[in-house]
Amino acid sequence: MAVRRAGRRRRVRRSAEEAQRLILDAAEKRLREGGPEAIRLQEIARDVGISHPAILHHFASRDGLTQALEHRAMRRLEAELVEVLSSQPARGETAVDVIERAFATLGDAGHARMLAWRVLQAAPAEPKVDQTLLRALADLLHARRAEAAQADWRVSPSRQDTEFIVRLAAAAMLGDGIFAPFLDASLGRASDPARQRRFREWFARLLAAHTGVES
Amino acid sequence: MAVRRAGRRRRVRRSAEEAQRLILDAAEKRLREGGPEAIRLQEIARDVGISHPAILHHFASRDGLTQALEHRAMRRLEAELVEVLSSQPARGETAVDVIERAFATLGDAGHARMLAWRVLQAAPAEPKVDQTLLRALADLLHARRAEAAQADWRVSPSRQDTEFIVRLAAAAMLGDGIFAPFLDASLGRASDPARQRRFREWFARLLAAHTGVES
DNA sequence: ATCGATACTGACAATCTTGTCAACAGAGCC
DNA sequence: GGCTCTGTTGACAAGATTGTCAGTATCGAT
Repeated sequence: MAVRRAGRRRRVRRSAEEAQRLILDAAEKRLREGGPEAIRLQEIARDVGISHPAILHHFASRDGLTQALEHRAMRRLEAELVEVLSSQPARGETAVDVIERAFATLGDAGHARMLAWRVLQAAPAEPKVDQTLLRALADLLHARRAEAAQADWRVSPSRQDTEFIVRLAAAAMLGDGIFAPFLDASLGRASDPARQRRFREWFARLLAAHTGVES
Repeated sequence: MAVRRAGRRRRVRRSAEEAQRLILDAAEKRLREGGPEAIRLQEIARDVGISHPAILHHFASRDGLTQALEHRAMRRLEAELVEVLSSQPARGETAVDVIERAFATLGDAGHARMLAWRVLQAAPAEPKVDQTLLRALADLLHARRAEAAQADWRVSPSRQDTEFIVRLAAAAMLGDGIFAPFLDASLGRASDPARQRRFREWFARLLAAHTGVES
């Protein structure tokens, strides 16, 4: 055993990947809880147990860190949503189940909060988002609605109607993900998970009923 | 005309009320555009055309300023919503119109953004909001639904159903107020006001249909 | 074992932020 | 005109935050 001075710990040296993951995790926690300005290098460094220049070593600047963070968050969200929404036909799930799972994905785990920080920080007029996730989703849903309508000898719904359904679902899920505790409080209700689940079920049924794609 | 040195303007002295209003207006603009951390005394002072200690004179501290700001914003929002929602029976408006106006109130003018900043900054578990605005609204709606159901010999809807309608409306309106540009972009659509209006109409009709209070 | 690459650190610098304070000045009042 | 009240200011203090830099320590390769 080498001679070691009293208060001095052995320096740990992680792989670059591992270190970056730890830093991003800590930064993400702070971002969720306090917003972009709560991302302070010294505090994150303390959370991880390193010195703050180590963060700058891995991400070049504070801005580099926030960009990496945003990037990772968006990729994760998209991956989770795609996984949830594309796994439907395989199993014997109802459309209601799928809607509920999408709701849970957006509301839980702070995805809605992360997205809100991102959108709120940009000026109101510049979305600068190049994703077409909802468009793909609308295409899928529209095709299925047309099918279902034909099978039942009903008139095929308009494309606008389908897009508005998707938009409503997204707005409601994101809005609920952010404001759920606030809304429950304003309704004079405790914000327990059971109530949250009932609301999601109710909304999923409402949406499914209007959509006309029942099972 | 008194002797005046070159670059030195005559010092303006406003009433305390007026000065505070100007300061709050400037702070609110910054809050909308960049979030709570964009409220920087020196910049706000520059916007108004005063020195930053003047702000501290009126609001004691930065925190005092943000509290005053929050207070004013919440009072304004509540006043506007109450006005919009309570003026309905007088004129010959349909429920759809009322829903649309509520939608516009929450979505436009940055109310949704302001509320989001407020809610996002608090930790997820502590709403600490004592308002019961939505509860009052739910009471009103529930009574009207019961009436309408009785008139048509239908079963009276459950209280939970009414509360969920209110909650959905609020979540969707707030979510849309924040994410509208993002959602439109993700759907591959330009975010023009006409489309926004069509979406609101569509949602208002959907809600009215489910609610069962038609005109 | 030793050697190179690089993750990491401590100390320091530069900048920005809120907040304090003494003094200044405009408005109403006598 | 003079007086008081208070809105307002410039200078300064204290602290926090990002970023730089030279040097150290650890791991993998040979």
